[in-house]
Amino acid sequence: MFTLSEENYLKAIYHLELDSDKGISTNAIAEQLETKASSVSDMIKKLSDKKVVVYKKYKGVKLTDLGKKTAANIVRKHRLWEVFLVEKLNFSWDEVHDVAEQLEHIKSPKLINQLDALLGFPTHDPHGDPIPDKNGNLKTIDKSLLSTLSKNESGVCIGVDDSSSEFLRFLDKKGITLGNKITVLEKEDFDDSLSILIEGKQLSISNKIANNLYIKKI
Amino acid sequence: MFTLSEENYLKAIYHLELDSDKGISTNAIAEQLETKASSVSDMIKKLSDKKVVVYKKYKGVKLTDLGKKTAANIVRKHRLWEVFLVEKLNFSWDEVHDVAEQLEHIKSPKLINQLDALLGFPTHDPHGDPIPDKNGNLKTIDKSLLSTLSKNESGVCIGVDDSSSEFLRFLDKKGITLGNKITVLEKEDFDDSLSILIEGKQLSISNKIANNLYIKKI
DNA sequence: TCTAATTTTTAGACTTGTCTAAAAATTTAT
DNA sequence: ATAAATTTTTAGACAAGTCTAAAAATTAGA
Ligand SMILES: [Mn+2]
Ligand SMILES: [Mn+2]
Ligand SMILES: [Mn+2]
Ligand SMILES: [Mn+2]
Repeated sequence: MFTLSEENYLKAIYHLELDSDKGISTNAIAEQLETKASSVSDMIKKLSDKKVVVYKKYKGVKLTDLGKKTAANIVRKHRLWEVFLVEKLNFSWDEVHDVAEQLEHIKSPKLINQLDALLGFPTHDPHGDPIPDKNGNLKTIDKSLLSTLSKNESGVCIGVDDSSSEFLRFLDKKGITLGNKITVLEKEDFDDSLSILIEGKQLSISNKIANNLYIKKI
Repeated sequence: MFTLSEENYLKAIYHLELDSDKGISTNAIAEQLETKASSVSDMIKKLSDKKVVVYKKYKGVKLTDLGKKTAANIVRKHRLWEVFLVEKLNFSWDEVHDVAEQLEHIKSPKLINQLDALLGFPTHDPHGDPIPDKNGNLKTIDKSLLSTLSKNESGVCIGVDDSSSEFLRFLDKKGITLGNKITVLEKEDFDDSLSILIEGKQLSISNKIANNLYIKKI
């Protein structure tokens, strides 16, 4: 149905659309995929021919319903495989992404349904990102950045914005794990750094970290 | 390291070498991969450049040690994934091959080592074929075709020669499963058909079937 | 509005992998 | 040994995907 390359473009557009309701520009896609605008321009024609995007010239592309469903299914596979790697194969959360980038392109509906069942129908991947359902529906969860919490407010750590290996390993080193309860003890006006209470311990957190950690306010 | 296409050629040559100690001909490879001799000729140059085959002109190719190890690792991955699909995802043995053809190309040593462990370090795939170890060593097992058994001889069913979906489903329908003990009750000279005793039941088996079932004599 | 900066597309080239058709080399048969 | 049949290689073309460089369209600025 779709080539590996087409799937990667669809996924990129899908992710970009989550942050924008306007058409996705050629340049934005090129940046996301670390490729050139001319290559994107070529691919847009192919995707348009295949009815997965609509293109209004110089206004960017938008996914059609078919495009959205196709892209969501790739994201679904990516995240289910990440759960599998962590839960069944003892990968840590900073090791799974590159392997999932490969596994997401395996074509077998039965495989992914059975994997879903084996994993107990998980709703989120190891980084706290929601797993689209079979129909491509994504439930958006009510999340805030840790940096938006005020003094004495609390939340449960539910996800990361930056899911680079570097950031994830940094969180590991600090002992910050999804599910942990965090309370803001102090907020420095000077550099927006935080003093937080997490799992009974006190920690100092820079603004950069607080801007990349999602919490659910409680 | 190797492209998907290069990996498929290596695997094809590896399988062909198991049945022949001579160089593998261009035509034999073309037939195995359902492609054209000219394409094979092109690819042999690439593989030769990459030091995974040696080519003596008009004498066919042979895998180098590096080539053998690389090919065996692909076969190892293919067979481990087949075990996974059957043991963990409830696939039947006739459904696994095509998915394994895709999964065998996933690149992650950790993935395959952990999968091996999850599966309990299996030695054979669902069709009775041996799984190469981490160093690419394949233990050849002592197996005979059911058709070579004489009247009143017995064996345990340990593998299939033809592993097409059609044959595997036929075996399912007849109730023949790996591990079953088979005794030859009668052998017809006329058409070489067999009357066998399997799991307490009597069955009539054509020569075609008996020529595609491996047993271990007991 | 008219020019400048930016974005996007096109033109042309290159790589990988494939194919058909034809040429060349080898093997087999007489 | 020579011709015939077979195998293998080469030549040339094509599709997918990418790139650089240049042209065209759009948007922004004065
Ligand atoms: Mn990921
Ligand atoms: Mn991908
Ligand atoms: Mn197989
Ligand atoms: Mn393959």
